[in-house]
Amino acid sequence: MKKKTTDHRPAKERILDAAEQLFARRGFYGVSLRDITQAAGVDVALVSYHFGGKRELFTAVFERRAEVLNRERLELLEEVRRAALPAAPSLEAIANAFFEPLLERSARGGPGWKSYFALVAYVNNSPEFGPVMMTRHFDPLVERFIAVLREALPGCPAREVYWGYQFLTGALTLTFAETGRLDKLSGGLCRSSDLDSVRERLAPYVAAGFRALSARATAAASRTPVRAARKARRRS
Amino acid sequence: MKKKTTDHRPAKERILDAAEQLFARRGFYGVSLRDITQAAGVDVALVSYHFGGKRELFTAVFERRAEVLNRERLELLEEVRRAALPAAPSLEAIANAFFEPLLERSARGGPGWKSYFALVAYVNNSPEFGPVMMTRHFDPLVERFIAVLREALPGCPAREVYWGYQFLTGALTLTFAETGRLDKLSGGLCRSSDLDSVRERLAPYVAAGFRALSARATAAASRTPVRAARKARRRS
DNA sequence: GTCTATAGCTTGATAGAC
DNA sequence: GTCTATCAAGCTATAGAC
Repeated sequence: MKKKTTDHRPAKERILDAAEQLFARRGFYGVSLRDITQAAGVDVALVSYHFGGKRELFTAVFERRAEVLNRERLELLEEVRRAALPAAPSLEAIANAFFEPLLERSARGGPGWKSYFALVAYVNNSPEFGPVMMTRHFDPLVERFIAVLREALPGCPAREVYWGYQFLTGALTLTFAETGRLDKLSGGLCRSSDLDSVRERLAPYVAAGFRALSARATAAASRTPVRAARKARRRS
Repeated sequence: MKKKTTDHRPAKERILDAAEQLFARRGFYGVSLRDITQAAGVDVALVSYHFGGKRELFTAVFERRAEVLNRERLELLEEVRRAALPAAPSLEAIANAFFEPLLERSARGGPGWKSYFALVAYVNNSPEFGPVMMTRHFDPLVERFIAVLREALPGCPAREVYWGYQFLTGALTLTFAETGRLDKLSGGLCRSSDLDSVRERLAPYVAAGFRALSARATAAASRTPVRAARKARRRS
């Protein structure tokens, strides 16, 4: 059954859009190809024709927006870096470059982008898909951000920066999932969908977190003689 | 087909254990009742008999450990509160009470607990299950923690505390999901499963984040005349 | 490129013997 | 409480007409 409003965009894109929305809501296994093609108003067989199979469709959805997003984030990061020269940029500015493009797309990019971010939250938290797909599509970008974060945190051990990034990405993906739980919890005082609130708060939050990790590591090191510290570092 | 090692625990518990592990790995839809009962070494029909259906089994798995966990966390919170009287406890101590019982169970509670935390990460990030199940089973606890956090952050608007909690729970659930992505990203420098590292770092990180949010709100308020501030608060 | 038709499985659920 | 047997419905994938 076709959709009432005749959509003249190519079937391939209509499938991608419908799949994006449904995968974001119910995960890879919670959606059938029939659900997807029915929502897209196309025939089931077209998935095989255009993508090969369900799995390939899933990765195609994931890849589609990852490229453009990463390019934007990388450009913004380098811009922030250049603007701060010869000093390193502030942690706030770096964090901001990491998620401002996401906020922008989520707020004004249309509903497809909202679904996409919920999908990333799903993938990032999935033991099955997370390590493979996040690594493949986002690690080069993340490595670059971590390198710049380390410039902004002189003397801070790499390990601390990685842990700080882990906490950051958890906060980020849950926030972009916009599950609406915060709305219920706060009795309407906060809204998951209120991205301006996120924009104002996430950078200060994680920047302060990074500073605390850095300070903690420095304090721990000065409390311990050099040789013991090396050993402790290997242990933990 | 039964498991080789004859397990004499009741079938009901064996089903719960197997379901917990599989749901955590692949989500609600990624697992069939046949997968579960085969792993448990029992017959498929026993799921209907003991639980009613797949959905009811899912919520039974989620509920089983939530109760004991929340009791522990609440007791620890009140202990921390009493120890600090007449002052409010530190943000670090409050944050610690929030996740120390989780760390303890994850490290020494056996593999069932590890699966359980991955399952919570899945549910927390799911638009379908998150708002319903997290709200039902964890909100009373979270409300209590937020009340104590507010005592420790005098003058900080409630909204800031809710946002801080949102970032905290995102960082927490991703960390406990132990997807192994951090391991790959850091080239082995950090391990997702290294819970001692989490214990040392998460409290300072989120405590600093809360302080930054509080400071930001105070600064914003002092920059704005009272009437405009009220309006701005309503807007954002 | 798109559609019909269908093959070949797996799914959740249950009726009824023991 | 546990198991066998079975059901109707749903699934992915594909061969072949247009």
